[in-house]
Amino acid sequence: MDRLSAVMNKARYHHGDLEAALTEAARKLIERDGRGQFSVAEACKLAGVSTAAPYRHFRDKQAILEAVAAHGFDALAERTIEARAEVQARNGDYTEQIAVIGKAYVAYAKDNPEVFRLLFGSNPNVKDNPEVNIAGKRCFGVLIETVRQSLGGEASVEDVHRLAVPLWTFVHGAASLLIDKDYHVAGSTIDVDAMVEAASYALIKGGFDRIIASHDPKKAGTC
Amino acid sequence: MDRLSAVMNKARYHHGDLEAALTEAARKLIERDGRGQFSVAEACKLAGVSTAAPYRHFRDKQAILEAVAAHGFDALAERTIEARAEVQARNGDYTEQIAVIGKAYVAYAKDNPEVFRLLFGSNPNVKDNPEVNIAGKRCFGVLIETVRQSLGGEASVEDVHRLAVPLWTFVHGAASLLIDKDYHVAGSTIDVDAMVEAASYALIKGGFDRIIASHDPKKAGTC
DNA sequence: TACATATGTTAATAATATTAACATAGCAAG
DNA sequence: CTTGCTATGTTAATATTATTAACATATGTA
Repeated sequence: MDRLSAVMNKARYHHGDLEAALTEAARKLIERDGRGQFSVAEACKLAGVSTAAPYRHFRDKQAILEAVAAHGFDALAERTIEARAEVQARNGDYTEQIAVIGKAYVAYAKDNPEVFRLLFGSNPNVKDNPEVNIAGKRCFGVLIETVRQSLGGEASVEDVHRLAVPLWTFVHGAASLLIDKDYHVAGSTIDVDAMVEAASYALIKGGFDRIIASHDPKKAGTC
Repeated sequence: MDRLSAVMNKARYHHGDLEAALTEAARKLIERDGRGQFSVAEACKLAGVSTAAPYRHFRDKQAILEAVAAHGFDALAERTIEARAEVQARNGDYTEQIAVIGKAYVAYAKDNPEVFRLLFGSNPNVKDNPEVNIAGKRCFGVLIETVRQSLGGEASVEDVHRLAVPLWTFVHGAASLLIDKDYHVAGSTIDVDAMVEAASYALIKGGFDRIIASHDPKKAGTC
């Protein structure tokens, strides 16, 4: 019996690829019930194995969460890369690319709110795992790289960050609040995409970093 | 024996104010270990009572988290109100008030990262509790009110939100990323306070809402 | 003073994470 | 092929935990 049929046939003693199956089961359960409700036992039920089986593949429960997180960061990065590629394909400029990266980031959070929360969640932090940490940085790197290109070859690391960090900050705030209960404040519905796009353009169009440099709060007059 | 000595004397059968003691114990433990590690049993140990005692005051574990969250939202609101009041006391203008609200929000997150995460965390969401939800809205309300005043009496709800929501978005993003592991990207350290201040001024100084209205992404040229 | 109520305790139950001891499947070398 | 090594499962045992039930004791009020 070959590997494929081994994977397909649940009745077999060996699962085939339990590590992947458990990671996917965990992802589904976390997305359904939240990280706080996730139990190894339930993931085992979904994968059709005993509750001891996971420990052949994962150190402990936290390690399963880390696997889901690594997967999540990869998916998030992929979405931003794809979105950017589409804009590039139709010769969109860097500004447009940056805006679409932000919108893809927000879209990922909307589609996977609980995994998104896992990525930026509380102790024990999944980013304590070096692999997850690197995947997370790769995520931000997509934006960094695009900003670097938009500023031309001579831009310093500091200049790149001076623009990229506020962009990321805004987009991350939008994603976080969008999946929260209270973003739709009384009386008006918010078009998050439009807001992210507008913010991207506003930050890029130069107001922002110049303002940081030139603004002196001590000189502010009355309103 | 009066109530005060009853509260002080741990040996007494009745605790005095177990509800408050458990809420505070839970807050401490959550801040130390994160929401995911929090156990009712440990909070009981801290408060010096049996593991069944909490159920005289709280429906279940989730209800304890909700109490901590309500307390957290109150504390967050208080900090922004106090910060604003200080600026008002020295006749600071609305712009300055808005900036300082943002900085207080970020400072709260920095000082209480795990409680902050609890406030905006995953399912089961503490905001499913109406009381917590209201406390959360009151929090955002401080900013709303200040923005409303800054725009003068004739501003519509939509106008107020058009400015307040992006402000909140940026500040919330800054707070969230500040307590994450990766905000300090390689090579440069970020002055979050300066960034929040600059963003507040930039958004207020009018660029923002006008840009939302006038920007047409389809007309964007090459960079 | 005596009860009604609020608030604690101890003991039991069910779920869970994790480990130890045991079982089997797949594969590599003779 | 078959022998046995290693990887991967299973079952059974343990400790922790959330939660409830049954019981105990304060506390305030008629």
